[in-house]
Amino acid sequence: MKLKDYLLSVEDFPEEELDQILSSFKQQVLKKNTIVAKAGLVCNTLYYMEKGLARSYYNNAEGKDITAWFFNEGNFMTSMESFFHKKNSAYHLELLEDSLLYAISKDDLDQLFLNFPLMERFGRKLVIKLLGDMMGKLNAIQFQTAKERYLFMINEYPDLYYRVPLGHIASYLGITQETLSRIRAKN
Amino acid sequence: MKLKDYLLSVEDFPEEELDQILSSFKQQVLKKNTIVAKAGLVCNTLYYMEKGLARSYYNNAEGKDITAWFFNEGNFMTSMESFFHKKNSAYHLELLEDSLLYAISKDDLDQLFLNFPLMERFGRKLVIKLLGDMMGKLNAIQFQTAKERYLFMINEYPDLYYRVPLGHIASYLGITQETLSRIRAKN
DNA sequence: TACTTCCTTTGATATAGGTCAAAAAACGGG
DNA sequence: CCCGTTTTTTGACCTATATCAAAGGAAGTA
Repeated sequence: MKLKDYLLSVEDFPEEELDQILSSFKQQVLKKNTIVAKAGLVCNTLYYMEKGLARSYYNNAEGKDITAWFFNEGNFMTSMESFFHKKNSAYHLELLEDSLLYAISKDDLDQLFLNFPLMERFGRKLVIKLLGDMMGKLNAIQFQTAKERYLFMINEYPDLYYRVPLGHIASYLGITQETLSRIRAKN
Repeated sequence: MKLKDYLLSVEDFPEEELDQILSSFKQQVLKKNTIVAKAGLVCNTLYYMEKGLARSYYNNAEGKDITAWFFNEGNFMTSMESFFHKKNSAYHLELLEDSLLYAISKDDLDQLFLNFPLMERFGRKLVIKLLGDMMGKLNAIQFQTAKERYLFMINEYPDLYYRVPLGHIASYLGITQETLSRIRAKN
């Protein structure tokens, strides 16, 4: 979904306002494997992913690569804690496919919030959506078995399953790659 | 913290606006064990907890009582998914102590959002805070051992530990009461 | 103070999922 | 199309935590 359509699907922005908002975003065409945000630095950019796929990940105490979240077409992407609170990011953001992104800086976004009450409302609704996604995952992780989580995952992101390495999905689900492989073998 | 002070700590509301906002909240003095929202119904109320303690919980497939979240002094409480999306609540909200609450209906809150841009901003920031809390817990649950989660918990909510039954804390942490008891015994 | 109910601890045993290791399969650049 | 690299599968074994059961403590009420 195009950014313009996404915005309009949430709030009924007047034409002129919409144009101003859209012009604050900068188009970026980037290759697979590009790191668009680095752990340890403040992530000052919010991305809309029009096409492509990405993940946030970090290396845990034992040095293992842990995928925290996936971002696919039609979603906003950033390192949330870092972006919202100007803290150093705990995560890297890495493109898993060639992607088409629209980027806006935090300063420009705040400017939009100041100028357009509808944008402020859009922002609130967007965060509520993120909160819902987060709660869904929290629930899945906390109270379901590895197999149930796997089923939850392929239900939520059916295509994603074929687009990313198994290991990323496993760590996202909080299980090992071996366990995920075995679960899959039994279906 | 009083509701008024909380509001002012986030946004610099003008006096008159603040009064109008505050008058949309209704004070409620309620006893321990009161259920302020029932699973299966839409939760149309947002509560500010000035004093007291509560939890959200549900009964899982095996009929076990699972605590999903705690709400203590100086926090907003509701069944989020239900409140934001008018869906039936998956959770009960139960007071764990005699409490002093300030309640506002979703309709009244939406009215405040329409009337006061600063309130809209407050709403966005509040949701961002909730999102941060949620991510902290998700992280703890997903990648830490039972013991680490326990330590995370007593760090985040030191007093709470002495105010609620062990079983509630255990299910909140995604472990059994017995395991939590054993962890505690070894410290 | 005793009775009832609720809460916490302790013990014995079972199991889901982790770890380590190596083979097999799939992928990608030249 | 081939070779090195990455990804996935399979096997053997281990550990953290669950489950089941029962005893001990604490707390509220009459």
